[in-house]
Amino acid sequence: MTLPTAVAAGIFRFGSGSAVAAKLEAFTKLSADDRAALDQVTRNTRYIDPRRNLISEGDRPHFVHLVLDGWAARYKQLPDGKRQIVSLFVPGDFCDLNIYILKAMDHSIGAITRLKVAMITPDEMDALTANRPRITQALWWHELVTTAIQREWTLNIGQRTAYERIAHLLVELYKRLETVGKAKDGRCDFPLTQNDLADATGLTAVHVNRTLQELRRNGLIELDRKQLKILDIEQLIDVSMFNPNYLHLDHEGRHLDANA
Amino acid sequence: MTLPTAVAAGIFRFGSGSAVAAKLEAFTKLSADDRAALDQVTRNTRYIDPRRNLISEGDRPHFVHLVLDGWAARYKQLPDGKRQIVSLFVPGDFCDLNIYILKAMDHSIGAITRLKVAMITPDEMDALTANRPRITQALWWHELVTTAIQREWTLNIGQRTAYERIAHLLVELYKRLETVGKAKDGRCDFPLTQNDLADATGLTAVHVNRTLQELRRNGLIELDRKQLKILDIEQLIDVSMFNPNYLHLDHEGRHLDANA
DNA sequence: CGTCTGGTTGATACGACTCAAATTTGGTGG
DNA sequence: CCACCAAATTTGAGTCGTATCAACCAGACG
Repeated sequence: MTLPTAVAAGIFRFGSGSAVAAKLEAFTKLSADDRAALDQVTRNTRYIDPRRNLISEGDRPHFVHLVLDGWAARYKQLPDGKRQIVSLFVPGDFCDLNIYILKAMDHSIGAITRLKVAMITPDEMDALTANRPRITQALWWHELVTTAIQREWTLNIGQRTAYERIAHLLVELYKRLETVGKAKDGRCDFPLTQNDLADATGLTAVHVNRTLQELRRNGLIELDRKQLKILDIEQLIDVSMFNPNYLHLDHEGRHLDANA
Repeated sequence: MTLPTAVAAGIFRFGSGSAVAAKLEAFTKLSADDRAALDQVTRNTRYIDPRRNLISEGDRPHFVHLVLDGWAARYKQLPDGKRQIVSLFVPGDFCDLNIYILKAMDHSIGAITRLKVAMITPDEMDALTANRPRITQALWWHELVTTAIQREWTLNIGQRTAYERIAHLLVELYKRLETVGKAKDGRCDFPLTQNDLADATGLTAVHVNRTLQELRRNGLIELDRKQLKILDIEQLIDVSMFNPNYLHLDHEGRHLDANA
């Protein structure tokens, strides 16, 4: 069994299922009924071992996947062997709403840690959204945020230096984990290897290593045994030119209060 | 008047409005009624001069925009002045379906050429999709393809060399223009400056210049006066490791033939 | 205890950047 | 139609950030 102990015994243990609701509630309040419908849809679950694919390039997608626990990476590979992680999934993230419209996956999704995902059929998605405008809107918001993150990654890799780039990624992940209750007081599980980090930032593992050392030396972070501690978030935000606007956590739509 | 003559008098002149239908029909057949509904929605148009913003970061989005004619760029800017073009829009492209869900734009959209866009209100979008499952699906497909392109750009900038990167962009744009009838026989309008190209690929203008020269020297392209001619598409695809799968032009969904 | 994966270090190479200036192109106005 | 100007392209020389290659080390697992 190759389950990474550090993460399995990580400092954050929450009930699964709550992450999705927490994430969507960053956009809009949900009613008890909405939450029940969400729970309903996370019945059919599956576990994936670390470093195994949840779905592979070329596969025909049949389900929408929802990450209930663990981390996953969306990646693309080039014929010459180069690999780019184009997005990361943490608990509460859907992997491509409506993906089943497409004939074949243009990328793969692999597990970073041991992964618990819900498999949702198109029919279930329909049932989830039918007559639930709040959920529908929240899922749209989720989709828009996901692509906004993708754009920010393009900017990150295209324009920032290695140091800024890694700093930016750390801040983003910390913020995202925070909104689903998986990070607090500057600390979170951080299961990515330096190799993963390299593939996600378009750098080499060697350079990631040196850059992390620089971040440590400058007193910005501690990172050891898959545990990240952010020591100076202000400065990390500053040097990485992190602008949270693309996460759209401004709680717009909260006027749609379910209990009003 | 700063309208670039080369492009205004470009070799491709088609009726506007047809580009959208052409694009969506890459996914599914549309009925006469579907087309009429699309036309209906492109009534409210606006022209934007080159180098002016259609919408700016921080603005609250009120409309979905649809490019009827000309090219536009979605870009993000860093406090230190660096700029990244994160996507390009050509005729037939929607700029963010459902964007009005969000409170503020996290990026800007600027005109490359003189631009003709349709401004579509949320109500009109609803009217367009209500009881039109084919259109609804086609719009979803459009959205999925747009984010697939965004992922490919992340890969492009993260893993490919300058030479491969520019080659890849040229092929992508050529293919996209081709599906909306704006490119043929290896030729198309190509209004991007080397500076734009630099901002889109994460390179400097000087290096783009030298790389373009290399592509010309190797007999792959001609590029002059905003006119691109691809001399050897095979080799261009090969060196850039271009895999068309992410454009999802495999015509899946054509079984939903409107005239069946 | 040996193996393996992930992390660390050092030396060297190169792709892309920077800065600066020249040249060409397209548009403007006399 | 020509002179002028700004924008875009091109060229050259020198530098730097990141890659490459090759060991070596540490902790976790079996």
